[in-house]
Amino acid sequence: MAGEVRQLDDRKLAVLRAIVQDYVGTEEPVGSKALVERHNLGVSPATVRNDMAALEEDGYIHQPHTSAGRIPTDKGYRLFVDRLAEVKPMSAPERRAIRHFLDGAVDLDDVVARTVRLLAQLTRQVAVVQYPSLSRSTVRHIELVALAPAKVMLVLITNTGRVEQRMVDCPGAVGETVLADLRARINARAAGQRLPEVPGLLEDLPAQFEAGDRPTVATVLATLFEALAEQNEERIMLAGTANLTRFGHDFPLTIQPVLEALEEQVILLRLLGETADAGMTVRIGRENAYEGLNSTSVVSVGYGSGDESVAKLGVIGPTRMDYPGTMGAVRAVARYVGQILAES
Amino acid sequence: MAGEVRQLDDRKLAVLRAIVQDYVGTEEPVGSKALVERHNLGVSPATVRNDMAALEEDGYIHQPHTSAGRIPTDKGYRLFVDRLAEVKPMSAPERRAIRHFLDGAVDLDDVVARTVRLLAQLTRQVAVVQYPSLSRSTVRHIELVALAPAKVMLVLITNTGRVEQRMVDCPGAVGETVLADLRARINARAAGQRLPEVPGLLEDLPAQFEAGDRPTVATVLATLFEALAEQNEERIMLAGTANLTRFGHDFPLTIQPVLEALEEQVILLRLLGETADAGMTVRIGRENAYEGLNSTSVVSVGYGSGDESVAKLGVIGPTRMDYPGTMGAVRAVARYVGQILAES
DNA sequence: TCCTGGCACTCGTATGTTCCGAGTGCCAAG
DNA sequence: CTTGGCACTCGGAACATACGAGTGCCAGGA
Repeated sequence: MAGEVRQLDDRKLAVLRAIVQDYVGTEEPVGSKALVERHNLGVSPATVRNDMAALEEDGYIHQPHTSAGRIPTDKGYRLFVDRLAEVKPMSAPERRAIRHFLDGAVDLDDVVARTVRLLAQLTRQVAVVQYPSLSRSTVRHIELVALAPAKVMLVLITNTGRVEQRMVDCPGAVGETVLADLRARINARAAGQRLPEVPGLLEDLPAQFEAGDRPTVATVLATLFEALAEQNEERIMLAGTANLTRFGHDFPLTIQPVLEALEEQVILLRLLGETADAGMTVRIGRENAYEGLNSTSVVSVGYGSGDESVAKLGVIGPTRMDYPGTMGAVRAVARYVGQILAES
Repeated sequence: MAGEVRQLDDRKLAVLRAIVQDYVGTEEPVGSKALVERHNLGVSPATVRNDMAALEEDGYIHQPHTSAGRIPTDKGYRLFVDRLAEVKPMSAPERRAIRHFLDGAVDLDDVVARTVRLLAQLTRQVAVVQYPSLSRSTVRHIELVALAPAKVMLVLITNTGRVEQRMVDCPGAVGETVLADLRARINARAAGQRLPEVPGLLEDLPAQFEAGDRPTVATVLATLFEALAEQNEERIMLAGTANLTRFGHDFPLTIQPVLEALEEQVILLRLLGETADAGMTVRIGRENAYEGLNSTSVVSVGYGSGDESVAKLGVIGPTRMDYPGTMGAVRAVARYVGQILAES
C-alpha cells in the first residue's frame, strides 16, 4: 500500500521462486543462508538478504517474527503462480494410470466417484467434483411411466448420463394412450435440446390434447419444467478429507472451518461457481470469498464432454501447496474425465 | 484378568455412574473430592477412594497417572451402558422439531440427507445413514425404455422410493412390441415381490419369446438380475465431520484414522452391518473391529418403513460421549424416518 | 465390619530462568 | 552493486522450582 510498486528484477523474482519452493517443501520459514545453499543463485547470503528486504517491503513475503526466516504471503504465491511457475505436466506413467483408473467406471456416479478419489490421491489434498450440471446438458430421453391410475413417474435422461426422476400426482386417471401420445410428442421436440430451452418448446402442448386431458398434461409438464429448472440439485462429491490432518501445526483452528465449509454443498458450489469457464482458476488464501477458507487455496477448472465445460472440479489445500504439481494433476484429470464423458 | 470378579455393591455402581457422568461433562479425570461434592453420595471422599480402588482393580476405571483422577475404561462404559444408564427420551419439543424437519423432505435422497444432518446436529457428532438397502425392499415397478435401436434403459423402482437405472446394450435391434411385452410380463410377476426373489420368478421368461428375441430378453434380464444382486451399491451418507474437532486434546492422532475410515464406504457399511437387526447396538472403543475407530464409540440401530428394518443408521463419537442422550436421539430419529418411509 | 478424618507422598503442570543459535539489518570495503 | 563482518534480536529448548490435586494408608470411631 504505502511503498512504490517497483519493478522487480530477475534475481528478486528468482529469490521469491526459491523461497516459495523451499517453504512448500520444508514447511518452515526459509532464511538467506539456506537459500543460497540449496539453489545456486550465484550470489552471497547478504545479497539475498537485501533482495528479501525489498520483497518484504513490497508485501510478497513476510517474517513471522524478527529472528526467523521468510514465508510467502498470499500476494507472493499469487506472483509465483502467475509468473514464476509452469504447470507441471503429468508423467507418461501417471497419465496412463489416470486413464486406466477412470476407464473402469460403469456409470456416471462411478465416474464422479473415481474422479474425486483419484484427484485426492494424486494431490494428497481434498478433492471436489461437481456432477455435470443439468443446465448445460441436453435431453437424451424423457420417459413417462404409469405407476398407478393417477400416478406417473417422470424420468429425465441427459446426454451426460445423468438421470432425474419425479413422481407426478395427476388430477385424474391417465389413459395409457394419452400417456404414450404425450411421451412421443415430448421426445420428438425435446430430444437433443439443451435443458433450459425445453420449456419453451413444449409450452403449447396442452392445447394439442382434448380438453379433458389438458389438466393432466399440464401437471406433467409443470413437474418436468420444475425438474429442468432445479439447479439446486447440483450435486458435489468430496474425497480426501483425511489429508486435512497434514495441514499444519496450528491444527484444530484451521481445520474446523474447513470441515464445516466442506459439509455445506452450497459453499462448495459457490466456490466452484467462481471458476472461470475456460482455463484454470487458482484462488489463494484471502482471495476466497468464504472466510473459513482464508488460509487455503483452491485450484479449480471446468471439464466437459466436448469442447465445452459442463461442470467443475478442483482441489482444496493449504496456501502452502505445490502449485505446479497440483495444477498439473487437476488439469490432467479434468481432461480425461472429459474424454470419458464424451465416449459414453 | 488377574483379579477375582467380585460382585459390585450398589454404592460402587453409583460411584462408577457418577464418574462416567462427570467425566463426560468435564472431559477431565475426576477425583474423589469433586465426586462427593457434585453428587450427594452420602459418604466421605475417603470411602469413595476405597470404592475407586476396587473399581480400578476390576478394570472399570483407570488412572492416567499417579496423582490424577480416574477416567472410565471401555469396560467401565460398557457396564454403564448395560446397567447404569437409561436411554434418555427426547423432549416433546425436540420430537416435534425432528418430525417437522423430516416432513419437509421431497424424495428419498432428501430424506436421507435430512436425516443425517439432523442426527449430526442433535448429537453433535458424526452421523451415518445407510440408504434403504435393495435386498430388503420390494419392486414397485420396472421400466424399459428404448433409447436407440439396440440400447435399452432399465429403471428399477422400489417401494422405498429408491431408483436404480442401467443401460443395456442388446445383441440386436429390439422391437417396440417385444419390449412392451417383456415389460408387461416382468411387471406382472415381479411387482410387489422382494428383490432377491425376483430372479427366480423370471428365469423362464426367455422361453416364452420367439427364438429370435431370446438373446435380447436374456441380456435384459441378466442386467436386471445384476442390478438386483448388486449389494455393493449400498450407499451411505455422512454428516457432522466438523464435530470431530471437538474430539480431544491429542487431536491429529485420533482424528486422522477416523477421517480415513469415514471415507471408506466399505468400512462404514461393515460397521453398520454389525448392528443387530432389532434394538440398538453400542460398540465401545476396542469393541469396534476396525482399528482406526478404537477410541470411538458407535451407536447404531436399524430403521425401516414398517415393523421391519431395511437399513441402519448411527452415530460415531468419542468413547467419552453422552450415551443416554445419544441413544435417545438415534432411537428417535430412526423411529421418525421409519414413519416417513412408511407414509411415502 | 465399615466409614471417616488425618497425613505423608507422588507427580503432572504451570511458571520462571537461562541459554543458544538462526536469522537479521547495517556498514564499510572491494 | 556485491560482499564479508558484526552486533543485535528473539523464539524455543532445556532446566529448575513451586504448587496443588489427588492418592493410599492408617488408626480411631460408629
